[in-house]
Amino acid sequence: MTTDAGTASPTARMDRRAELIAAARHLLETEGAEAITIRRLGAAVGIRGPSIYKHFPNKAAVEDALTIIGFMELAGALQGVPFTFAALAGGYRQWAMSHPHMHRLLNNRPINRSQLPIGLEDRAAAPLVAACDGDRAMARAAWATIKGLVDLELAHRFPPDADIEAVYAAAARAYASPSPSPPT
Amino acid sequence: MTTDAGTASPTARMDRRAELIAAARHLLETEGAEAITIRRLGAAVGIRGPSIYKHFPNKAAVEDALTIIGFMELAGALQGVPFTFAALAGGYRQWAMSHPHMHRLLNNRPINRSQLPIGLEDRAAAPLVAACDGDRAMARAAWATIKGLVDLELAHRFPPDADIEAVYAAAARAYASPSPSPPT
DNA sequence: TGACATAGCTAACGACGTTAGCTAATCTTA
DNA sequence: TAAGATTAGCTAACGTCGTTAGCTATGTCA
Repeated sequence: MTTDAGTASPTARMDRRAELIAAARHLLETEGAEAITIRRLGAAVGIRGPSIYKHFPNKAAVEDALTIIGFMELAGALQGVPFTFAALAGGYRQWAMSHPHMHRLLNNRPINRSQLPIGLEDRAAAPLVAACDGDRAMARAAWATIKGLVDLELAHRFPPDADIEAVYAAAARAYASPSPSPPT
Repeated sequence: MTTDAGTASPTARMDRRAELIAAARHLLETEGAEAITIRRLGAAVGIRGPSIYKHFPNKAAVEDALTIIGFMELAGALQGVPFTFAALAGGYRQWAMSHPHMHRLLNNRPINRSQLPIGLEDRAAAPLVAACDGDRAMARAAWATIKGLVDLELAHRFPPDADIEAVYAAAARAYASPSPSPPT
């Protein structure tokens, strides 16, 4: 045997798991999601690729773990931001721009809702709902706008001469004074 | 030799190219982008995988060709739609929902701007710019919103109980009466 | 002490994109 | 018409990917 083996207390088990997630995260942030391969992941923590399957059922499970971390960090980054569309959009944008690969992981992959910590989704949505005076539909539209803006910027889809600050300002204007919701 | 070979007039060359693109398109629409593999693509037109490299430099080139078709069809689908946010968003949504895989191909891939037919991008943007009274920044924000809405719906990211129609209505409200642009 | 669980390992499978090199058919040219 | 050049197929192979099977050594526990 090369290193320690055997039963490996739950603690050790968690250590290796955490170590693998940390390694995956490093690969993601520095080289993007494509750099996360089973063999490279193993090499990063000093084991062979197939041994990873002792800790995760498959590669998607590793990415799911990363996804949860990403969502929680994103939520953390938005704590303390004023409940305004402009402020929330700016905060989200800032976080996404400093973690572009993580943002893509969070958004370009089918989400595994069942294993997200319960309440995480609501907690993430709360500030926008507050900014929209409790109008959940409006909050979801605003969410789509912010996500769309960041997606387009990250994918370099705005024309090279576009004034992106002005686009964010325009969005803020739109959401600052929407027509009042019609009576239902 | 199995079939015809030799010089193969430019016409025949184009035929095979078009045939391959059509096959790729069929695979995309019926099974998604992952179903487009070199070997399956070849099999679909009766040749072996590697022969595809006589017609395309690599797989990305096939996808690029599909992308161009997708953009043009999307532009076509929006022709005749009134220049309103609500109408344009509805038209875009309708098209995306009937071509979900194509929509993902258009949006989840780095775009190869250099080989898009020139003007296509502007032509696609024109209706939204008109709907926003010529305010290009506002038009781009609206674009981000529509794309974000469709992305979220296609990825099943709205909570299962969300009223998506209401979300579109809210977005339309936001863009229907934005605050006037501040004087510059 | 012996049974069991576990975390490593190697070897291998099938699928992927891609390259190298061959062959046969056609077009062009002398 | 004969020779040469182009071309569109082909097979075989490479390296990488995720994943599985099966072995082995270690540690815990009755």
